[in-house]
Amino acid sequence: MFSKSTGYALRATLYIAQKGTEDHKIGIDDISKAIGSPRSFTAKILQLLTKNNKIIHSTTGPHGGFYMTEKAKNLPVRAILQAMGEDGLLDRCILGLAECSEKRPCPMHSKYKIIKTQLIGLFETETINQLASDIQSGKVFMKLK
Amino acid sequence: MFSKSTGYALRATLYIAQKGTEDHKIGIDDISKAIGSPRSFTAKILQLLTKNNKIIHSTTGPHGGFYMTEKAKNLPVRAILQAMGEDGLLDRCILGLAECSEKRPCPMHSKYKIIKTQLIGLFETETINQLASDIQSGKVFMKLK
DNA sequence: ATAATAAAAGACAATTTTATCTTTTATTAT
DNA sequence: ATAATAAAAGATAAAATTGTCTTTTATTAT
Repeated sequence: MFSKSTGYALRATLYIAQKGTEDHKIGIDDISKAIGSPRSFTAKILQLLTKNNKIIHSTTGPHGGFYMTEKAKNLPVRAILQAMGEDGLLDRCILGLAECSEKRPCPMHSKYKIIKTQLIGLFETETINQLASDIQSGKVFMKLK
Repeated sequence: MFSKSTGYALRATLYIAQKGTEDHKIGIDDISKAIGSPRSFTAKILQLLTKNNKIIHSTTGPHGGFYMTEKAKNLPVRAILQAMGEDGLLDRCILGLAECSEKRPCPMHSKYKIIKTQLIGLFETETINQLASDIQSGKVFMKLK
């Protein structure tokens, strides 16, 4: 569905939301090991998330690393997609047509719309916080065995 | 959602299903112009669809071109995804986790599953024929204005 | 002030996807 | 048989995505 980059962004953000606080920041080594992603590449992605939409914060130097504010943790998961520039993917024509709309629908449009609406709703409703605490509760998982 | 290649495959197949019969085959120039895709690249994709899963047929020489058998037209749209090797995409973890399953679900798993099931159902239920005749009826569109 | 730490930034490389162009092969009509 | 037609096949290239490595900058603790 999404690119590898966005997958890393989603997982890294959820990990930071779980483990990182302003006085216990979390390093890129820890993050990339935990989510099984290439270290430097993940660093670049986190730079995007810190710069563009301020979803995560970071500081350099000793005891530096990444963390999230409580406010940011309450953002919908969709905010991560937006920061990664893949939010539009959710609303795109499934046949890949540029001109697909209510007025000029493709043959899949009306039936896919019902699904698409739920998909957007899901990413809009679920917050980063919610998913992170679901992981904490131990009922769902995000780490490699 | 899908790659550009798969988008071309879907659109080309629907176009062939509409316009192509065994005694009126349809050429790659016509197809690529109609669906707005790069000619030679589309040709490669159609070669896949003819070879791998026999979704479309082709002949060389004068009055040659692409067409579909009635049997093939009754295949679900999903068959095109399978031929393109992107069928698995429908069932993949939305966070990009390799190990995401009922036993070990990611935090999005249970809610996404409901949507995923509908998505697979849609591609499984809709036939190539159905979509092609919907286009013919003039209520839905696939060509560039 | 200085050394140590950790992210930011930059340069570069590998891989995958997408696209173009040319040559070959198969088929048809003359 | 020959010429014309159209897909198949092959070679190559451009672009985008993913990945690695090095240097720089900011911060902290000594």
